[in-house]
Amino acid sequence: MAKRRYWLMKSEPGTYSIQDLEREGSTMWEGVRNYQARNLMRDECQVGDLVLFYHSSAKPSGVAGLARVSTAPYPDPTQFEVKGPYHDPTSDPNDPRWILVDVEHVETFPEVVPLTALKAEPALADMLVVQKGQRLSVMPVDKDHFKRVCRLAGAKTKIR
DNA sequence: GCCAACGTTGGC
DNA sequence: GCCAACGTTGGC
Repeated sequence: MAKRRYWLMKSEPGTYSIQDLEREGSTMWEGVRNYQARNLMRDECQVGDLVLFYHSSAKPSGVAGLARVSTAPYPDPTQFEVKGPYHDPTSDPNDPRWILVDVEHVETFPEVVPLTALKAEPALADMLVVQKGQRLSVMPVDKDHFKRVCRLAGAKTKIR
């Protein structure tokens, strides 16, 4: 089986937006508290993998730009920040439960590609993010779907 | 704000 | 192991 190379990661722009990532250059993808999403970051993400940066609960919700996985997986430090929003008192420091990767900014799209546009595209009918009830905050994306979204966005980045 | 979908928890 | 209750996500 070929390694996965393409991802979609969701963030509420009020919490962390593509503009925040552009300003900072890179960030820890912190606060993921879902086992399936964690397993993908822990077991599947590789340095260099490309990421669709998705704005959720936004106006409009949609793909706002591109990022790239920039580190190997490591424990999410926010799980041990007692006063932080992502504290997990049941996580053992000697065997941390929550794992993350860093992502770096690649490109901010001129305009968000709204979810409605993804749903309107027949070639994207099988894409996970357009499926009903799909709540994973980190999800794999087929290369063909990734390229299609980049084309819809008028992306500068070329996908080989 | 509503609510459908889905994950987690905990009683049994 | 079942499943009801509850919490969260996220589109609308």
